[in-house]
Amino acid sequence: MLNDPSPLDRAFAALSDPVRRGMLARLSLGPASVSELAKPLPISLPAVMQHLRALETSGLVASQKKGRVRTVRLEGRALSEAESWLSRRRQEWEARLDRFEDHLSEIK
Amino acid sequence: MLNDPSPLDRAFAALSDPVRRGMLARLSLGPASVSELAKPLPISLPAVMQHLRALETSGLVASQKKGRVRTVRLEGRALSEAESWLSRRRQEWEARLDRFEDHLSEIK
DNA sequence: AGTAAAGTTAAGCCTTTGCTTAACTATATT
DNA sequence: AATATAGTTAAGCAAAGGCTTAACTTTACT
Repeated sequence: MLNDPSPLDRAFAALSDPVRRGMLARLSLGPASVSELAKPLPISLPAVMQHLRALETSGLVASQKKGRVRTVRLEGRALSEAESWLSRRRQEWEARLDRFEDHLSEIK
Repeated sequence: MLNDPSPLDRAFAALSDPVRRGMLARLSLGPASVSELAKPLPISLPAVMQHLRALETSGLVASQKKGRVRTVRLEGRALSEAESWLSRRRQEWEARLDRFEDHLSEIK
């Protein structure tokens, strides 16, 4: 990922870490503070911050600070875009399989 | 990713690279040889091999060698599993939004 | 005012990733 | 048999990733 990764690059990279996927799973149930996200994790707070930054620069998550607590929420948009990429590839792949089966039945 | 990444970890990691996503896009249209995959890419063959290995150990792709040409094909299964993970998260997220809107209309 | 709570930043360390070139193996072609 | 084709392995390097501890800032509580 040498030169300026695209949003999709970042989103999939963010998704590749189980800690971050865990955070997303938590956030899919509703917003949470940084410490709420950190609580179940066996890593230091600064490590959590870094994961959070990965999620945020990928667009999968957004946050705002009020007083001393930062509230993080899931961003459905980026999630959908990653999903769509996969969905398109799967659809092309299935379409090709269908054509292949048609071909088989023709020569039968 | 210190300890033995899960298949899902590997799949998303594989998807995070635009070169590999390009290969998958090509393969979604049908199988291809290593050199066919390499042709449009501005990188060396060994580099392509490494990308291929990332795709293969993630389960997104499988290959077999016949004579001197290795034919690579997409594996729909791994693709679907990544897609499903995202889909579940999006569904939970949407369900929560719906409950939230219901709540709003109740107090109105 | 003094202390606790919630984040944040910086520095350093080790591993993993993505790439290269060079050298090599195994099939096809002529 | 000689040469070309298709892929593979190995070594090495620079950058990115994931973690830590230490030090600091900004609110909130007593």
